Amino acid sequence: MSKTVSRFAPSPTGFLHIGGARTALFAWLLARSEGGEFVLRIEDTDRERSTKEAIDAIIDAMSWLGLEHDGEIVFQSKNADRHNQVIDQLIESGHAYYCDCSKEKVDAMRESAMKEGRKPKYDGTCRERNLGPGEDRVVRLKAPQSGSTGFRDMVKGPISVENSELDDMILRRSDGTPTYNLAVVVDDHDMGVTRVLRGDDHVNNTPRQILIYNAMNWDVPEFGHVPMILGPDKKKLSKRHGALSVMEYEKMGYLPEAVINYLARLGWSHGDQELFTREELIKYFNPEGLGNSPSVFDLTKFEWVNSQYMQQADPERIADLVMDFLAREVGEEEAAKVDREYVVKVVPLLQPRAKSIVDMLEQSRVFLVDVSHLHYEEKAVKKFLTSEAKAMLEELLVRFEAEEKLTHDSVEAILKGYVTEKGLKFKDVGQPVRTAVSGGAPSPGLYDMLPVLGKAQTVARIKRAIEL
RNA sequence: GUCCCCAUCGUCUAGCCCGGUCCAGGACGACGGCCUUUCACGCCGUUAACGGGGGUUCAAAUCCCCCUGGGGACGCCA
Repeated sequence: MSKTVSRFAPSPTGFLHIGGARTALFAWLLARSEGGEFVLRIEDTDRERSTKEAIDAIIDAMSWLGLEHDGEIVFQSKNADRHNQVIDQLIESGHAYYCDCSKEKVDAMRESAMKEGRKPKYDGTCRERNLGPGEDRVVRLKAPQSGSTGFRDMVKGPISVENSELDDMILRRSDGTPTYNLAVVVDDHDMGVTRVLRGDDHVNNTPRQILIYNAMNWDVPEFGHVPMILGPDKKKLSKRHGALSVMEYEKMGYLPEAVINYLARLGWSHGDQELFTREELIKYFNPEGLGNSPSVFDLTKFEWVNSQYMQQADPERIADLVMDFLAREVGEEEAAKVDREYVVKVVPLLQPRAKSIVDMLEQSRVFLVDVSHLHYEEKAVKKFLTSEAKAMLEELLVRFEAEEKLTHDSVEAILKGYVTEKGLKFKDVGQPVRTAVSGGAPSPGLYDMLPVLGKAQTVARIKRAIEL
């Protein structure tokens, strides 16, 4: 049994969207789970649509997700000579032939076949004409006309197509360039790819490609086709249909491991487990676990997955991300004024409440802002900062000021002590204090929050609240 | 039109290959409750599905056929 080599072969015509990322993830997992290699090939033979930006975007997205590839990136366009060499071999061995039928002629064939209810295909006019090379001539595969071509799909099981359904596909265009199906086969073979895991839309290409493998007498790799991802409306996710670049999720403040986890579970399962570490994914992944029906991308569930990772994450790392996002928003200079160590202390209080980094940055404002800029919500002020409440705050202020340093325990002692002393309910005291220090917005618990804010800021905020 | 693929709660899915243990399990969501100074987190509970019809069988979500519905492909695109 030779070593598993799987590949991801995107065409660089745009960003890497969530569907492509999932295909890449599964191919990567397939290789990693078997200790094999994962190679990346850029299918840039469409000179018109391929761009350098798209190539960079794909590479960036893969690296953000941590889908590292082995070896050098292969650019398909660089293999044109090799492709043509194979085509020549095919002609020599009688598996391919020149054809001078015009595009118009072939289109007409297809159209009339369609009308008659037959499969639209090239009729093989030039199969036996033994034409040589010439202006405007293409090279076609001399495909078998009877029998059938089948394969065992890693995810769908056995699939078979009558050869009469397939036509003599073009291998080399009239401008001398090789076509996709030919190039893919040659590259996969040359790169030693043993298992091809790709999108569902390639199922129909597979038998055609197998025909080329057969004609060259090459070993046919195993194929697997993963179903596509649907939007909330059950329509195929496409760029105009909400298929976002994976980097958009980065911008929205989601964690890469959450994207990986969610994508892995979209169409793949391992019993009832929902959350997987990267190591577990590698350990448990098996194409058998892949589902064979399309799935809907559910943002709500994805957010839940993300929040799980947000909670578990190392505060130091989250703090760095918050700082990054802050810098993106207000600029490096402004962001540099914020004390990172302070943010590190704030983060744990927000981890159970923030759905994303963006969300966390939003929620951390209460902590970052100075008293003078703290916004007090009118409703909360009216409800909780009554004159009696202010009188309580006056008394509590004295106690806080007397404290050398606010800690979880000292805050608790002061608040609880005050409550028992006055025979009040905690709520009667807690809410006014909370409003005083947070302005009324939802916030973490007082015992945690006040120590992080610090004595000076706490005192100042209470003073300001009393003045309102 | 022809060919290929698909079909379990609103969503992601387990179960299907090797029929009984499934009056179908888990997760997200929604709803209710507990915890509680607010908001979350967490915990507990409720809700909700085998697309339809025929078979086969003592027994079918599981096997077979048909229908319906969805998707994909049919390029000198990839």
